[in-house]
Amino acid sequence: MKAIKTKLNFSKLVEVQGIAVLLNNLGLKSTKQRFAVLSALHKHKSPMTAEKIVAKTGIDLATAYRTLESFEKAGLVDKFNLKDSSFFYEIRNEHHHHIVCDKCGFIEEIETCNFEKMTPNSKKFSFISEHSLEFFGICKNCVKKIP
Amino acid sequence: MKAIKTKLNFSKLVEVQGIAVLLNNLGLKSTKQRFAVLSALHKHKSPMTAEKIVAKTGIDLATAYRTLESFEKAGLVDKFNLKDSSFFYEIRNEHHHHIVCDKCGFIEEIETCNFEKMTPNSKKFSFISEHSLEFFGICKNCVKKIP
DNA sequence: ATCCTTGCAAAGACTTTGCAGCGTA
DNA sequence: TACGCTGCAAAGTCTTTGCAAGGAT
Repeated sequence: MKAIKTKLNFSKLVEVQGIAVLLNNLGLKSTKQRFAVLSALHKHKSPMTAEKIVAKTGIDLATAYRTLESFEKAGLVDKFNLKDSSFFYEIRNEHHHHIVCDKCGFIEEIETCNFEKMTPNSKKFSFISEHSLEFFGICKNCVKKIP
Repeated sequence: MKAIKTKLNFSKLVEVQGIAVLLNNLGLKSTKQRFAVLSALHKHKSPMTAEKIVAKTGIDLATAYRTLESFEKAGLVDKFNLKDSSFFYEIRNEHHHHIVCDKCGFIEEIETCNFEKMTPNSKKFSFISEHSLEFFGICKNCVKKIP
C-alpha cells in the first residue's frame, strides 16, 4: 500500500547527462519543441496547462498535447486536474501535493504527505496504488484585496 | 482551518418534508426532471456523470447540466473530478472521499478523513477552506480477472 | 534514407448558451 | 398569469486525430 510513482529528479538528470541524452534514453528524439516544453515547465516552477505552455513557447497546441503525453508516458511529467476543466502538467519530482488559490489560481507545492495516516481500509479494494490530494483556499495576496 | 461544506442529510430532509417542499425551500420549482435527477443519484449510491444521469432518467443533457448546477448552488449536490475528463456529481452528505478502481471505474466511498493530520502549513496561504482527496487502485472484482 | 515529429485543420468529447414553448406556483 | 424550466439546436472549450511536410538519427 505505497505510492508507486517513480522518483525522477529532473534537474539532477539534466545536470548529469543533458536534456538531449535524457530524451534519447527515453526513446524520444530531441527537438526544439520538446526542449521548449521542458524548459517552460522547469522555469515556471508550478503546474501549467497545455495552453499556458503554448503561450510561453509558441509551439503548436497539438504538439504540446502530444509532447506532454509522451513525457507522461516516459515518466518525466505528471498530469492531474483541479477543479477546472483543463489538465495541469508538471515535471515529476518527489511525491507531493498542492494548495490552490480559489481567487487567482496560484498553486503552491506541499512537500508533506502523511499518506500512512490517511490510508483507508477497504473491503472492496485489493490495493491502492495512488492518491491525489489538493487543498483549496485563499492566498495571502488575494486576502489583502478582500474589502 | 476546517472544511466548511454544509452538512445536509438528504434522506433525512426528504423524510421530514418531502422532495417538493425541499426544492421549494431552496427556491427551486419541483419538476419531474429534478425528481428524476435526485432519485437517480440517490439510487445509484455513488457519483454519476451527467451523461449517466441522462441514461438513467431520459431527461435532456442540457437539462441535466442545468439541474445539477442549480443543485450544486443550493448545496444539495457536490461536483468533483477524478482522472477522467468528465465531472462527477453526488448528493451531498457527510464530508468524505473516494477510492476509484483504475480498471472498471467502480467508486467506493470512504468515511474517514483525518483532515487535521494532513493539514499543510503554508506561508503563502491565509487559510484553507476545502480539500479533495481521491484514492486509486484495483478493486477485488478486477483483481480476479488479472491473469 | 528512414521513421519520428511537427503544424495545420478537422473532428471528437464534454459543457454551456439561446430561444421558443411548456409547466409550476 | 408570470416566470422559471425544459428540450432542441447551436456554440464554446478543451483535447485528440489525420495527413503531408519537415527534421533527427
